[in-house]
This record gives sequence, C-alpha cells and structure tokens, in this order.
Amino acid sequence: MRDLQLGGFEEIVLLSVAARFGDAYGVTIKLHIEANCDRKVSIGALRTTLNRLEKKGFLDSRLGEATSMRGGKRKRFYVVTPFGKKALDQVMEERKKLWQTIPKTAFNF
Amino acid sequence: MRDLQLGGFEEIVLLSVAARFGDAYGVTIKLHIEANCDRKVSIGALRTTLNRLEKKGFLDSRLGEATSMRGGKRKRFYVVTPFGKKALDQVMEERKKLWQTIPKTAFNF
DNA sequence: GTATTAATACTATAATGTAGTATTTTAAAT
DNA sequence: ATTTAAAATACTACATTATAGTATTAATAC
Repeated sequence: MRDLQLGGFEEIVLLSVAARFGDAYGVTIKLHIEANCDRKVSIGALRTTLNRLEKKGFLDSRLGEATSMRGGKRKRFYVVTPFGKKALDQVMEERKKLWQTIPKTAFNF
Repeated sequence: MRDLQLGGFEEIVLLSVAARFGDAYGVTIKLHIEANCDRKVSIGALRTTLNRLEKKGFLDSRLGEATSMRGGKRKRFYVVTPFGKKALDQVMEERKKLWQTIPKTAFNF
C-alpha cells in the first residue's frame, strides 16, 4: 500500500474541514460539502470518515465547550494537521502532473 | 449514491489511458502510472480497475491485431469515453471549487 | 426528574483498492 | 506439426474506503 492513502471522499472532507477553519464540526462540515459539491452527505458517512482521517493523523480534534443553546451534546471540532495538508498537496500534485501528460488529441470526440 | 462515481485509483487509471492515447493497454498504462505517480502498480489491481471503468461506461476497449513480435496474447486497447471525460472534469471541478473555499489562515502551522 | 434537542457513536453493508496466481494466445524454435 | 517461451489478459480473494441507518449521549428548559 501507499504511504499517504487518501480516498476521494476523504479528500473532500479534509478540504471542507480546512474551509470551515475554526468552526469545523459534524454539522458545518456536512453543510459545506452539500453546498459546494452538489450532493447529499449522510451524517453516518461523514462521521466514519472523520474518524478514519483522525486515526490516520490527517485530522486532530478537540471537544468544544457547552454552549448556551438549548441542549445538545458538545461539538467535536476538527483541524487539518500538517500531515493532512501534505497528503492534500500530494494528491493534487499527482493529478496535475497526470493531466499534463495528456495530449490534446486525446479528447477529440 | 452519486451519479458519476469515480474512485481515486480509477481516476489515475482513466487519466493514464488518456495520456497513452492510441497505445493504451495493460502494460503501457501500468508503466505510465508508475513513471508519473511514484508508486508501484500490480497488474491485477490495474486489470480489475480497467474492467470496472469499462463497465461504468468511462472506458471503451477493442482487441488489437496480432503483432510480429515473439508470442503473446492480443492487446486490449482502451480509450476514454465522452462520459469518462465528463467524470474526470467533474471531480476536478469539484475539488478546485473546494480549494477556493479555504481561507489563507487555515494552514498557518 | 422528564422532555426535548443537538450532536456524536455504533453497526452493517456496498463499492473500490490491491495483489497473487492461473489461463489464454501467439509466434519462434525444433 | 509439436513444443516451448513470451506477452498479455482473466480469475479469485481479501483489505480498505464509502455509505447510511439507527442508537446513544449530553446538555438545557420546564
């Protein structure tokens, strides 16, 4: 297996955590993806992915304080680690490189 | 599930087929990935992925003619379909969009 | 304490990623 | 014509990632 394995949905989640910097937890991340990617995200799918990303060291998390809002479990806030950023850069780099190897004639449909 | 599902390795393979336009079959595709992505690709992994991509309609294939080289089964040549190109564009677009939503402060490590 | 709410945790299954081994097809060697 | 070796694809099995439904927890209002 590869060194920095990063699946497609994992990448989307990682990018969205970065996008919601300072306020990235389950709900905001979910909304960010849905708003920008034109797709529905189930809370279950998101949660397992967040866990995996943290386990891999691409994300860190901390538990937030209780708010004055009505009820609710405390939020778990996420941030992208330097290692996670590195993985993001790497996959992006790799694809850019590949795109550049494609001749113009390849897509003359 | 999403409309145009395309995994990470599938994307790499699809891009590599486009890159080897006119000469894309098992061996050349494998070599192209290894040369550009700094990773090893097993022939088995590649083959299952090619099959899946064809099944999804992202690739077409045709059997090549016998060559004058020493032995060997006939090659199966692949080309990216318009539908496959669309999937490639779509995932790239989506990620670009997401990158743009990330504030500069997000990666101040 | 009980109800209500916001959020995360758990569990299960489908899709994708990965690789080892087997088989087929072809032409060269004899 | 038969055997042999090479080049390639096909098959099979298992690991990881994707997805979503349901359960549980923790906090506040009453």
